[in-house]
Amino acid sequence: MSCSQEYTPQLRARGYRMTPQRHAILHVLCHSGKHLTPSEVYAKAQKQVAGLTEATVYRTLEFLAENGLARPSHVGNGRLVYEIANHEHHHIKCRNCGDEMEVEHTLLKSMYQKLESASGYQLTDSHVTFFGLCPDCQKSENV
Amino acid sequence: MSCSQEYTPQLRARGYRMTPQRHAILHVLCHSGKHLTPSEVYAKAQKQVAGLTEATVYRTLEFLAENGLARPSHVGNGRLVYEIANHEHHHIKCRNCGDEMEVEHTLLKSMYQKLESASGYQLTDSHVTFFGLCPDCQKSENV
DNA sequence: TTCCTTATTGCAAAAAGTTGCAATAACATA
DNA sequence: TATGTTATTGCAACTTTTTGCAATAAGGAA
Repeated sequence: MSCSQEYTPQLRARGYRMTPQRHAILHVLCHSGKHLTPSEVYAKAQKQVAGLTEATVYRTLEFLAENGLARPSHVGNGRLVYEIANHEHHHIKCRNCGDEMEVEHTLLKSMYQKLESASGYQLTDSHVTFFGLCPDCQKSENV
Repeated sequence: MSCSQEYTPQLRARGYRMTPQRHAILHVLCHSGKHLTPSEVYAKAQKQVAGLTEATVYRTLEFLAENGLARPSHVGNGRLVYEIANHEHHHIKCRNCGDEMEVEHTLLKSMYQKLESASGYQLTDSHVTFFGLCPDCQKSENV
């Protein structure tokens, strides 16, 4: 039923376990389709799992991120938000109004290659948040 | 004497003030030449300014970042670190061993242009931290 | 189904970061 | 140099995030 079910074998294969808590948290991420803060996740997931604690939410989100099931990204000043990791993309966020849009990975692909060959690093995590001014805010700045 | 002196006119021009606290914090950033956490900055700056509080350090770092004098970047899991903003660059960090290297902005330049024209956004902040595996850790993974 | 190993959780305390507000002190102006 | 405006600070309370540890429960093996 729930989209989170499909993740069970992925976790098991790596020696991890599927728990009601992880289940609920994955479910929340799946069905929101956008960035959520840890406390937003907590608020929603708590309804499904009695006794869920915030500490568990924090640990679970970090755990999911490490295992590639969730994508963390940095919004504003150092606060982490999470979303489900279903397709590869990035974000660009307006410093002024906070508006946010997705950026396709294809736009960054050749830069990634340049970066890898210049640094010798192999890029793993692929989510980046860029900051700038959205078209609307550019207009109002030019007054 | 101190490198932080030169920033005074920049602040004044925008209606801000140079204070002993800002002075000390800029000094610390200038002379460390690397990323520092807020508490590291606090520990060092406190020696120069009696009574400095951590709240002030947090506010000052954010203030300096907003005004382009300091560069915030995200390391590991959502913790913000700061460095002095003297030359435009990015970082690439190893997920495994934590090693970090600078990436020149020229490598990203054409991607930035593509991104701007595709999104309509005007990119302001330019610091990005990429994550990957450093050459050494790649070797040990391939065992 | 039962047992065992150990990954995972909840709890509680600690650490990290934020915020409102009154007091202070930069610094522009006279 | 003295004065007034207001940006900035310190304080203290608060929110957010992390951590150690003992109890719990997932799920492989018997």
